[in-house]
Order: sequence, then C-alpha cells, then structure tokens
Amino acid sequence: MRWSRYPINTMKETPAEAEIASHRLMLRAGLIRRLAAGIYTWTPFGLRTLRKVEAIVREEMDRAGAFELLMPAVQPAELWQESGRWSAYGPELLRFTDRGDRAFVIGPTHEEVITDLARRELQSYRQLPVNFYQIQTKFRDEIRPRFGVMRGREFIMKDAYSFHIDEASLAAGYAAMRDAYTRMFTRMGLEFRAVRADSGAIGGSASEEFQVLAESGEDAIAFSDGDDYAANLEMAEALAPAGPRAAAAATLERVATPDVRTIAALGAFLGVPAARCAKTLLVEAEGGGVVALVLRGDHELNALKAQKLPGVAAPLRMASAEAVRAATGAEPGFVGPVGLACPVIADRSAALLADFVCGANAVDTHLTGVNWGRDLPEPQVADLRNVVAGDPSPSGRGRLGIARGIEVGHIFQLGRKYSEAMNCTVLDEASRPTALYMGCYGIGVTRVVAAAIEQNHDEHGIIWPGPIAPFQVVLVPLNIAKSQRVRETADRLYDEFTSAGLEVLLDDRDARPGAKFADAELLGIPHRIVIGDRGLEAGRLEYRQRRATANEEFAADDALAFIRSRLAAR
RNA sequence: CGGGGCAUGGCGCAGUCUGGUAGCGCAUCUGCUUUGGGAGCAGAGGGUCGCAGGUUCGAAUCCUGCUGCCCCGACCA
Repeated sequence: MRWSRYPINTMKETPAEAEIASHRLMLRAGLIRRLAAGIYTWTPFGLRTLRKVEAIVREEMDRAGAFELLMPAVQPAELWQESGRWSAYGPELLRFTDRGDRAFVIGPTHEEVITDLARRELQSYRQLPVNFYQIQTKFRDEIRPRFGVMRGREFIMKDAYSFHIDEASLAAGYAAMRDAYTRMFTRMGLEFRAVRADSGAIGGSASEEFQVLAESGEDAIAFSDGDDYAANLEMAEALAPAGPRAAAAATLERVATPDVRTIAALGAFLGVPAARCAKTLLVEAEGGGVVALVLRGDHELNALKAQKLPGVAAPLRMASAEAVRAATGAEPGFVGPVGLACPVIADRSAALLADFVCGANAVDTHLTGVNWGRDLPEPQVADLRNVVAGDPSPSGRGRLGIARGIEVGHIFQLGRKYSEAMNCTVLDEASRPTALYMGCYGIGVTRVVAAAIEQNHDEHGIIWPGPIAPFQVVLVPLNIAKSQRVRETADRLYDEFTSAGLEVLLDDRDARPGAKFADAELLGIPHRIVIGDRGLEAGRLEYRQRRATANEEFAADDALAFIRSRLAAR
C-alpha cells in the first residue's frame, strides 16, 4: 500500500474523550472513528487488523470442527419471551417495534435464535454433537459505554453454540473449545490466562474467562505461582489460615472510641493492626431481617460469595442505617458480633482471631480482647472474603498473585436451560424425546483489538504483535522529492516485497523524516526499513524492529532475504 | 439510577463572569525554501458558537426549556 493513496489520518493531538491507551492510540492512529456513544466506524486501516483477528478465530473454529453460519441481528420478541429473558434482561436489551407494531430486539447474544434453529433442524441424536458459530455484530445498550471499542454498545462478537446428547459429550465439546481458544490467543501473540469464572446471569455450570493481561484491565484475577490455577478474583477461594486459633490471653474490655467509625481510624486510635480487628457488616437476610458478616479488618467482603450463603438475600444488599440501629442499638461504625440476636457468619480468617477488637454495639464504644467461644458463641464459618496477594493457592500449590485482565473470551457449559425452556429435543437411542445439553462460547472480536493494544504499546504508539499487524513492513524513504536514488530503491523494495506476498506500507509522502518516523511508530508496524541517501552511498539500508531501540544495517541488495529472516524471527 | 461537568471550523481549546457581530494551535489548500526525529516564511479556505424560545438597539455571552456528550459513584461498620 502506498501511504500517499491510503485514506488514513493520524492525529498528533488526542481527542479529549479518550482515557486509556488503546482508545487514545486507536483514535490517533486512525483505526476507529466515533459515530455515537459506544458506536464506532472501523476505518480501512483498522479493519485490516480486525479482519486478521477474525481470520484466526475462524480458522481455529473450523479446525475444531465448528460450522459457521450467520444469524439475524434483529430478532422477534417472541423468542425472548419464550426463554424468559424478555423480562430478565433489563434495559441493556435494545427493543423496538416495526411498522406493524410487532416487538423486536437487536441481538445482544443469540442463544434464543440458535436454539430455535436447533429445535427445527436437529431431530436425532445421530446429528450430535454439533457446534455452530458466527462472527457478527451485537448490540448491548450499556449504561456507560467507555474506553472506545473496549466497552462499546455495538461490537463484533464470535459466538458459538454446541449441542450434545449428554453431559459427557458437552464436557468434551467444552474442552475442545477451550483448546481452540488457547490456540487462537496464542497465535495472536497475546499474553492471556484462562480463569475460572462465575457463570452469572447466563446460567449453567462450568465457565472460564479468557483474560488478556494488562494493567488497565477492568477485571482482577488471582493466579497461582505454583501451577496453572487462575480464577476471577470474585471466584477464588480464600482458604483458612494454617494452624489452630491462638488461645485467649486478654480480658474483655469496653473502651471509649469517640467518633471512631472505620477500621483505619480504629487501628490508629488503639494502635492495633487492622488484621486484629473484626469488622461486622450487616446485610439483608432472605425474607427480611439482617445477617451479620464478620471479616478481619484487613479483608474485603466478596459479595458474590456472601449472597450464595443460605439465609443471605441475593443480590447482596447492605442493611440500611435504620436496620442497623434496630438490630444493634448502635450507629453504623460501632457494630460488633457480641450479643447480636441475628445470625452471625464469620469469614474463615476472622473465625481464627483471638483477643480481637470489634464494635460494642454502642455509640462511641468498642470492645478489645474479644474471643470466640468465651465472650460470644462460636460463629457459623464460611468463605466470605476476596483473596489477597500472598494467600495460599486453592489448588494447594504455590501462592496467589493478583493481576488485572481484559475479558476477551468466555466459555460456558449451559446445560439444558434454553433447550428445556424452548423445547429443543431430539430422539435418543430409545426413541424418546430428550432435551439437549448446550455450551456457548464467545469472543469479543473488536475488544481483542483494543486489548492487544492495551497490552502492547509504548509512549510512541502501538506495537502490533506480528500476526494481527495491519501491515508487516513499513518502508520509510527519506527526502523522496529530491533523491531519485531513494525513490527508485523504495519502489524496487516495495514491488519486490509485495510480489513476495508481504504486506507492505510504503511511506511515499513528501514529508520530513521526523514526521514519518513518528507516524510509523504510532501505527505500530512491526518491521521498519529506512531508505536514505546516507546509507545508500554504501549500498546499505536500515532496519528496526518496533520494540527495538537501535538500528541494524543490511545490504540493499539482500533486502528480501533479510526481511524474511526478521519476519521469521518473531 | 444518583452527583458533577461540557457543547465555539476536521481535532484540541480561548472568548461567556463584565452583551457590541468570533479568535488561537494543530490539520487542510497555494507558492517559495527545507529534508535523518512531528520544518520556516507568505498567503488562502473553512464556524447559522448544540436546538428552540425569551430579554435587549444589539446575544457565543443574560434568562427559560430541550437535546447530545463526558466524568465520578453504587462494600460503610
């Protein structure tokens, strides 16, 4: 591609709305342009990378034996009413009516449509297992779209749905998709982890997220340094500290703590570390009333774990200030587990505290030297907290570290939720109708592009991993207007490389060297060759890998062989 | 949903408080010079100042309404 004829506009200045690196760079390098909130045009340049991601996804899905199809973006409301999600999905589902006042949605996902197709097309267990996928535009009316295509409203997703006669077959199909995903993201040159996840609103049992590791990621993930255990932070189990509880040594005392309402203030006021304090959170109980959750002062409540406990209302809601007063007789800030009438559930770590500090259920008062079993009943014990870095891994090997990630893929074993709701059955070997087991497998294709940039950039611009780079090589001839020799060499290399099947961008603009270098770095093309009179005097050209900090010289006559060796190197 | 903020040329902004008919940088176009890290000079084009009302001799500026967009928050013991 000749730059002078290519419709690409780079920006020196950053549009005000862009907060994170990938969004900024995608705008500056001209990959995307905003049309409305969370809705973007992909320019020819940006589309090159998007298509590469799609191609890798397509190849690996095909290799795994899945069949590509294409479903409608617009779906009739009846299907959503049938599955129950018409009422369950909420305002993220964009609904509208046609001229005949019939209700439709723009699909945020396609379980209903594929299940409808499957119940019509699949009649026999002999047709199973089968996996259908599509690469298609979705729409989710996000409350707060942000970060460009990272969290857009309209986006491209690869979604796949598999159908099985039994759970064993589903597990095998799920494992095949897990392998396919691992191959895809590896081929794209991304650093990622497959992490255990909550299957959430979609339902079903087993579920893993594929997270591209990046500092700016929205999700926290916990991973072991001893094996390949990785889990979404909210899913990672916090084990009990090793060893028994220390024996009670202190006596119970009431201390005045005027206006000391937080763990931080309490620790400072009494000179006690947060890990020796117990914080007591009152949450709403199932069917009214409250439940007290007790955590160590240095730990955070995990809402997901808490709301799964019997007796605790789901979704988790903190008790109102009035409810706190009613249950404890004290203001929020002075709540403790001693003498409470409501159920008390302690985190595993909190249950091992001895001689601890907690609220006294009286304003401006705390208790010190508190001990379970002596000063109050032994509590019900549960895993209630988020893991922290350094915790032992639930896998039993190694310790946990916390990293941030961007969710680019999610695979689920759905089970029979949709097939039962929508009567999707086949005849089994005994000629009996049986509901199918389903798996679903998504990849945010547009988000992958943003995540790749988020993980691979520097202060100058994008650094594309080779397999998804829009071009492999950028040729930068200098002083093109004056130097015929430079011009001819550049044209020769361009023709030679292009004929050899390389994707080459030739910067044939009559621009100054600084501008060309800056643009080449902004665009992030992995391999750069500079053609200048200075080097050509000696028959030499300059090469620089986008991540490198120094130039490498090579003979102009061996250009093709040279660049091939560098392309093969990574 | 709650709170805050912003809408002025393609992009980034000033001008609004204190009303007088719109300006700066980048980008774009023309010419000359320049060519190894975002060039210089000279010139040019491009804006019904988000929309609708109102006040006024006069509104980007003041008032009212609307729309769009951005940011923050949704664990406190």
